[in-house]
Amino acid sequence: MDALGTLLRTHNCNELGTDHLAEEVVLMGWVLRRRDHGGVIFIDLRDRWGITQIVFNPEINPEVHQKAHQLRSEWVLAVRGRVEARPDDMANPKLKTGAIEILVNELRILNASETPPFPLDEDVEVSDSLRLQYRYLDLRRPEMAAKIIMRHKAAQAVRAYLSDNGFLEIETPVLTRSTPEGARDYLVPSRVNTGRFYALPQSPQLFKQMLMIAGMDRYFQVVKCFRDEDLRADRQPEFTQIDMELSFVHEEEIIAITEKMIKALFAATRNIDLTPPFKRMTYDEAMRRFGTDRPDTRFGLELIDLTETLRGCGFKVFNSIIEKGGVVKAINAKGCATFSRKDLDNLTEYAGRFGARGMAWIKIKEDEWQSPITKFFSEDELTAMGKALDAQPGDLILFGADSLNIVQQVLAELRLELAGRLNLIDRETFDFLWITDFPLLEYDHEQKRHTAVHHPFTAPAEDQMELLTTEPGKVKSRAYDLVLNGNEIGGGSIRIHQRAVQEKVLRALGIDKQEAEEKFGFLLRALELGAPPHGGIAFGVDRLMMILTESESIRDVIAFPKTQKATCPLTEAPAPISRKQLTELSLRPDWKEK
RNA sequence: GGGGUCGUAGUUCAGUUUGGUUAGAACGCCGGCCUGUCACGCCGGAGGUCGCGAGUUCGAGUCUCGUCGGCCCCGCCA
Repeated sequence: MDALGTLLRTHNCNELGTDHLAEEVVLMGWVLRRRDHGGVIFIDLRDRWGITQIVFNPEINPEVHQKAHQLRSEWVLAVRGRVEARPDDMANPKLKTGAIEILVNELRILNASETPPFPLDEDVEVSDSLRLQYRYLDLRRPEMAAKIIMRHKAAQAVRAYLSDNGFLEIETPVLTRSTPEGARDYLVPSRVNTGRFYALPQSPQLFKQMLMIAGMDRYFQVVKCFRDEDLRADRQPEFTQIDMELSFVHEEEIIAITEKMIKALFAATRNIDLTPPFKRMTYDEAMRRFGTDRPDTRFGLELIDLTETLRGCGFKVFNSIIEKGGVVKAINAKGCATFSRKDLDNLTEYAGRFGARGMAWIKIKEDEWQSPITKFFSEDELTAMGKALDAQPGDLILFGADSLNIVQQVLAELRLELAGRLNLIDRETFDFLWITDFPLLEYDHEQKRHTAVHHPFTAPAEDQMELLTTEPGKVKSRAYDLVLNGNEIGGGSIRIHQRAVQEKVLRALGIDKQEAEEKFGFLLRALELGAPPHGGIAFGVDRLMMILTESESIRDVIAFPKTQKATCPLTEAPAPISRKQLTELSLRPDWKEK
């Protein structure tokens, strides 16, 4: 092993070319691959920036060549040598530095390495647990490094854009208080205050509102948020938001500013020139046409409502559902009449996952409508259906019949599944869509009360204040979501800035005056001390980066992510703690010690 | 809380359907040869708690039950 000493790196492994011929350079990095011919030895040296081929030639320098025989994967090297053009026809067009190589005359071995537990130089699929256990190796792989680098560029573009537009980056507490509503909190016991707990923030929502009341006017933060809920491919318990709040604004200003921010972010990361304004759709229209509040509008297969067409129809199953207040909707899968019985069974099973109790279908053939259910319908009913669905020979009609919620969910998922199978999605497109006019509240049948669709601080539509006490479920809010390719990547709202309005909304949520005072007293007090009109938005950085890097999982764009069981295989967190630590916190758990 | 799927050499996988001699392949690793490769090539070799634990059986990688872990999904995620 050699010391680094005072040796200085002159270039990285991605910048040398024919402009540097005959220069003496010093490179440092890791051995990616070695090709030892017995005589000449080639090493691909890798760093964060790229790969450069270094050469050991026994005729030029026998001692260094001898030393190079021992080099193995992931050894850490410093080399001094001359930049040489590669011999004719020996250039490697796959490498940016492929026109040159470094003829080494000094080799310092800075560190050896055990054989890595998985290969870093190939596209071999390695299990997630192994990758995460050795995340520092996983991140050396160029494709992973590229994702981390792109994430940095995104954060830098956002900071630059927002700073240039009058926003202040202000930190908010990580140790804060648990609030009702929303997700399960991560809790932190207080040592100094026995029996009391901090909560990690689900978002800095109330703090950014406090900053508006403090006159900061425009705030942003790239901030970690925490929600103790189960994980998914696009969901981690700790995640990062670009969090923003502005004073003296309405929806249009926030939308315009964030569109420009997203434009700057896409230019900086992917060199993609977006052209705002983005499309918009109301919540009601999205639910009606696509069955979801985050529709992927890169393809059709829209939901067609047949409830009125089929009211009183001869098919008992549909008719009784309609009579009980349910709905019948359908998707026309263009050209899918060729689906086999097996395909259809498969789709039915898929639909079952989302609560469908079955799935009726009709194949539109040239001479007949082929289906187990056509016989139940009159000629007029079939004609009316065909017209509503624009059914042409070769089409396949898939029905959802149940309560509105189930039909919407089932058909929305079926629509996505079909688009995937039929390859209808253009992967090159970035399809942005604002969803507006969300309902303020929704009824929770389990809790038997209304809950906030966005959060309890979202302002109701200005002209619907009266409805709040009479028909709270019908009130629209001033919330908006930004959807990208069917993923919710951001959401926000104009907030309530007057105490009376906030009290009214809390009451509609079933929070009485005393509880409101206990949990939100500081907010209510602040609202009566000169709170300006304000609103904001937050973007999910992880999901956005997942789309930008075309990753399958959110874990690929997080340097140190959690497994689906919310553990970290690298550090083995969460871990047991000592009895002493528990005692200091005055915690006396009743679980059994090992 | 629930459903699905996977777990075999360092890695990726075959073998499990139908239980049966010494559990295979590729890559990697180790040794030898090799002066223009770039996924270098050629020759040879080592390498296994078939996730773990019970059970059935004359006999279990293979069947049963339990358990642990990875991943995907439902619920959950204002």
